[in-house]
Amino acid sequence: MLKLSKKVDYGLIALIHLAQNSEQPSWSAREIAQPYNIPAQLMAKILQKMARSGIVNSHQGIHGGYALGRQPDLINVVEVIESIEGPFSITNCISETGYCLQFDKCTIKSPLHLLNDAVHLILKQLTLSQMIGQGMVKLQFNSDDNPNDLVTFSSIPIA
Amino acid sequence: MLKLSKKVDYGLIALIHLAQNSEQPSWSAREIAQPYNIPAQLMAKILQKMARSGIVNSHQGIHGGYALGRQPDLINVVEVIESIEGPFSITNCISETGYCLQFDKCTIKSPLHLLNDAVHLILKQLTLSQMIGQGMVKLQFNSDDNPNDLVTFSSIPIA
DNA sequence: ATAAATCGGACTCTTTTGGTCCTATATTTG
DNA sequence: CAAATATAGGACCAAAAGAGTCCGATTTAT
Repeated sequence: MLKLSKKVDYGLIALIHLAQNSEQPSWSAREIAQPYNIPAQLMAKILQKMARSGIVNSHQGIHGGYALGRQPDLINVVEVIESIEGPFSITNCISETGYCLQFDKCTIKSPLHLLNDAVHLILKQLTLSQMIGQGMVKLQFNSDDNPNDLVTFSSIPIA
Repeated sequence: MLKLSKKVDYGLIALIHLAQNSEQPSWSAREIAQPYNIPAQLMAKILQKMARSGIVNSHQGIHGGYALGRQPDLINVVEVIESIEGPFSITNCISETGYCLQFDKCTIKSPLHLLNDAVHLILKQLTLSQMIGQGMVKLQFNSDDNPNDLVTFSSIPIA
């Protein structure tokens, strides 16, 4: 139910690890996985997928490994999700062409489309540099409670 | 991967149906399910769950059925999700007490917490009355592309 | 050559989801 | 009262998705 998969969690952890430990220019899948108790082979597969989409660079051979493919402010969460799990969509009933596959009479397509775009935008705004605390997260909404105020989320850890 | 379940889709369709057909004061699960080709028994289960949380009213007996339990502007998507699927959380690794169940060293808890709250707020803002087009959806964000503009989503159907 | 790494497909196990079945209970109507 | 038709809800099953493993191939530094 509307959950990020463990694979995406692992991918984000790997990216944060690479960003925060760039003094070592290359990390093997095993080295990244170990401190977090993530299965090394699974981590390898995830890194391979992120390598295919350029989020990380890989090199093979005995001293091979992975490094960030771009600067942290140019890597966002949508890309990470899509590189690991394929196209982003929050709903079952919206195909890539926007057509509803399931229902003849689909009453929810339009509102769910809206929802989809909103979540997509949030995830696109959240970058790796924000996740490592080197940028403010700027997400502003109207809230129900105070419709005239904008609610601002910050990247400061929440208690 | 970050998808709404079919059950929630079905629940939303049912609620929209009830909201848009209130001239008939009570609809059976079967009557609601049929025009959308949704299994009637499954629809019944979903309506029962929404009844337990007061989103719909139910009454038994030969002319029993369901009706909205509140006005459409007082029913939001978070409630619907939680009544059908339990507590809302976008991540695996955040327990209800905020403690990370999975990792000793969890580097993603704080940013994911943020993400969770942002998605939660969007879903809480989206009400049934907005989904049936009787209210404007007011969701405003900073976009990456135009950081100084607010992006506003509307409930007008998207092509 | 060997060791250690990525690459990537195939496969398995587990969990979740979607859906069915069946029994009990409530309520209207004849 | 009895029959018909609804909700209530637990148990159960099948299919799909998710998590993780295995293995053979290739690359590259020593």
